[in-house]
Amino acid sequence: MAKPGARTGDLRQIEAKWQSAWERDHVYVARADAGRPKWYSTVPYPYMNGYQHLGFGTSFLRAEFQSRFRRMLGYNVLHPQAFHCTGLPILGAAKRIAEKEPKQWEILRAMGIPDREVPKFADPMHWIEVFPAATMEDLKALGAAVDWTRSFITTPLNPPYDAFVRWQFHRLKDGGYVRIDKHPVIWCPKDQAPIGDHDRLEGEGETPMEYTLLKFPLADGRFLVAATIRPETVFGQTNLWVDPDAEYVVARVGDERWILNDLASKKLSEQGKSVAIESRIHGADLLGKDVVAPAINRAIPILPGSFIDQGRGTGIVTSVPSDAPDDYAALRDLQQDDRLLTKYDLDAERIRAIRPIPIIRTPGWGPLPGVEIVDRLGIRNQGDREKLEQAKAEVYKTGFYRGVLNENCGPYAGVRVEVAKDEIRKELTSKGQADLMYEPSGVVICRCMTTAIVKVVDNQWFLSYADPAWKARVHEAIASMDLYPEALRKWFDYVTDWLRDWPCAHHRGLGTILPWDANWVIESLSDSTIYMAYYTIAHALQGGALRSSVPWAQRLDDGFFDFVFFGSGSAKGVASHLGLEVELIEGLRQEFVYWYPVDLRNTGKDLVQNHMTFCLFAHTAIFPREQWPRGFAVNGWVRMAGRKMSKSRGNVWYIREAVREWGADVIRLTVANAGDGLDDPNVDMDFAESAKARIEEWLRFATSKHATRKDHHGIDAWFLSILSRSIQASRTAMEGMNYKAALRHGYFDLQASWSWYVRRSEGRPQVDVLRRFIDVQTKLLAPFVPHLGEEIWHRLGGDGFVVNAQYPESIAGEIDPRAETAEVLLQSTLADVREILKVTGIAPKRLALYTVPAWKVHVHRIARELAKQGPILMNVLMERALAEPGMRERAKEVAAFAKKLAEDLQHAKLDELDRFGSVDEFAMFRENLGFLEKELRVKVDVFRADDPKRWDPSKKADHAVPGRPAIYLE
RNA sequence: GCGUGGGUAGCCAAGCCCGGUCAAAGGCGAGGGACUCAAGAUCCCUUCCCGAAGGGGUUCCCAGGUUCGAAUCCUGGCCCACGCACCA
Repeated sequence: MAKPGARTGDLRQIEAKWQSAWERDHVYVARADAGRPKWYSTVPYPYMNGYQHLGFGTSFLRAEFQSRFRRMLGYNVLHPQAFHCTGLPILGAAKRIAEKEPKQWEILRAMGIPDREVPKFADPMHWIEVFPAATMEDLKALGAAVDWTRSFITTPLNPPYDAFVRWQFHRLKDGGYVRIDKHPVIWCPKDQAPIGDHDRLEGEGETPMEYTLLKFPLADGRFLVAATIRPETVFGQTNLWVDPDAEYVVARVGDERWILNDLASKKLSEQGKSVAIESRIHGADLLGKDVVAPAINRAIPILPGSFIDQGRGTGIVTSVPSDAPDDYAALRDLQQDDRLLTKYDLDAERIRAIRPIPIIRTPGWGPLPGVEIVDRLGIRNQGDREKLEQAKAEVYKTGFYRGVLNENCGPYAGVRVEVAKDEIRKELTSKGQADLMYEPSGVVICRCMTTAIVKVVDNQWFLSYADPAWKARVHEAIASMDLYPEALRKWFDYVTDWLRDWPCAHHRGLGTILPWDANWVIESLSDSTIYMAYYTIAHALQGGALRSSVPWAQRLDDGFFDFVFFGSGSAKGVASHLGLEVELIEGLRQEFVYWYPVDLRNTGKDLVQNHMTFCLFAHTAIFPREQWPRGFAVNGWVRMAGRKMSKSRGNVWYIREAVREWGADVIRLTVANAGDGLDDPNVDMDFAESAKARIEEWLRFATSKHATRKDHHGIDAWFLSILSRSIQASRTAMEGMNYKAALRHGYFDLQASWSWYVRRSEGRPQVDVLRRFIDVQTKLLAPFVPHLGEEIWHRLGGDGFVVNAQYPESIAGEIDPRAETAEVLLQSTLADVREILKVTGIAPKRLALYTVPAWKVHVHRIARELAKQGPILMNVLMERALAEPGMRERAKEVAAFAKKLAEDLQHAKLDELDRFGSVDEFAMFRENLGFLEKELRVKVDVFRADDPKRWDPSKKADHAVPGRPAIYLE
């Protein structure tokens, strides 16, 4: 059994060694330097409710690779990293630990927190102490090229950052980007608080949904109120449903008296209505009476329905049996139930006469989908809940997107359901026949076990992302950015249009107090949009600590930030206010001006539609155009061995585990190879295994002695040509953040070419070529495996650090198409011989190659010339070919060959045409006889096909054409 | 449903924008070989089907179309992943 520790042990020591060397020499600490071009990469700070896993690791590394690449291109590179503690999840999780909830306990244990430590996490502060430090450790162990002097945590625990967020919100408010309005939220009536996804026992992702309240006046002027999500079906109403066994209330709502259930009255009172209950009434007492249905303004009867969910809506339901399966089933039940009709003293004849009214045409459905689906699914009665739910979902979905109202829908005839729905609601509301009510889109249960309702809060602060003028500026920003991959552009444009106003403050959670309204805490996606600017000065404000204790930084005000970021106000004023030297303040201003804007911000695709787009909104609101972000990049969700990484699957892999198991360089290489673009990158353990072996082998290879030669062979030119091309391809891929492609060009393919080169050199590479190869390969790999690179670099006596070395450049003069063409010819000939051997199964004694005869070379050359000028005309080609001496004698052969050429070369590209004829095939094969004999283990002869003295027992020589010698095997 | 990205050999994946050099790179896996006392590592060969001469056949989700020529362009369809919000 191989002991993974044994060999990775070496790598681990190497990694630790160089990590401390980099730290000792402050290699990644970046300060403004007006004499050098800058590059500024960032990754959104991760949320500190646990150790970071490889998902964050991947997003981080994809930015870090770029930072390292830019560093090697000569840029002064800033790559900072902070830690996000704002918001609800830490509080929620801490509370759950305090309550000893097993699930939360298990999550911490799964991260490797020992049992005795877990209780400490009942205090939210403990999270904020443990995880930022741990994440920093993890990233350092991963070899992160980060300037840690600029790190910090968010929230008021870090006063200068808190001051920065207040400044940001003042600027947004001054710019008119903040407004206050009503807002429906999912709400726990017991806690008297909104319930975010993280605080729900059930119902993650459910949101407030608008119901239309339809008002049905009784003869006495009171209204029965029914809730529906299908106001467009009012034209098909036949009756009203009330549960005879339920209790309802009569409530004064505004100036009216409404009848609905008690729960609904409570909900409405949370939704901005004044509701006063006056009396109670049994459902049964309402039966048999008539009400006037809204929209159709017709009298319809109140009938008993037992299917009504009293927890949803008002407990009263309007009946549209044509399109609602529930209604049809209930109607059918009633029509067939004499006992019930008698019990409630209902007009049996009238009720039995009720027929569903067709109102919507939906492709694939008959005129009465409600009836149709009840029949199709074999629904027996209104108690058949499971099937009825299925039926509703099916009918509603197709009806909504495809349905069109038909001619008995008055002014809405011919209008699509999707559109009519809103128009009808608006019309009925304006006529006083309808109102609005919110319900959660699905059942939501609070952690306190209470079922949630929707509350309309009436003083919610919003960032007005819906503002068209603001959107337009964001579109401008998007248009001017570099996006990796390019497909992001469409996505960002779409999200920008789709965003509505964003509630930017809430009542709970960690965060900055809204500066003008102390009842609110700024919400965590809203405060984290321009903090990349904070990084540029963070080294001074933080004083090297995540929570600043720099005295003057505790007292920052808007004037300070106005000066540093806008250059407005006076440095002197700001300095004296803070008790500082003017130079310090001016220096900070210079840092900001130098580093901003961000050149690259990379993240997982989950942040596209919030953080990343918010970041653009905030920048366009606060900063001038020159300081808008220059580049965004996005990667997919990390998969482990082809499966999505998730806590429930138990295949979450933390950075610390990964590094412990494989070492940093292997993980880095595996992540780089996991895949580019928006597809989900796949972290492949098999690859990691072979990557480990490969880099160990590379270390060994690069640092050991080799048998070499001093003299130059033809193959040297070939390898140098390939080397230059690899460098070029690798650079291009790096620039486009296509790391998998970069590895392919700059590592795998290059290694394969080296193998071939060594084989062609009889195991003795040319000494300078070898040295060059090791140097280039080490540098091409350095962004991915910097520790290994550093080790090699130093063992070979390199100056400084390889991570600061110049990235290799291709040398145009070394690109040698002729050498490459010759090599292709040799390889393809070898492949041809092998194929013949494979197919025939013969064990050859002797191999003969016949290179193309002179006359074919001539004809080919003429054909190429003609092909460059346009379509090849056979008569012109023949005329010119036969003009050459000695051609007339073989006119027939020439004609056959010429005809074939005319076809073959017709569509060839220019550089392809030029490549032909650049190689003296005979000389090339002669030169490489030894190689061929060794490879094929057979005696090889090379003849010119037109050599009269050739050995050619089966007349193969005629088959030779340019780029393809004839082959004879005996 | 809308939006976005996809569907390529056993698996992962490149190619598609810019049609021909594509039976289609690379990696992994599998098989064979070299080296070795052996294991590992490394290197070489093979890996859609047929073939006793370098060839032929059938392929790039499906069905049509454009073209001398389609994995690539167009039309229609099927399928998959992610997102659809107040929150990280």
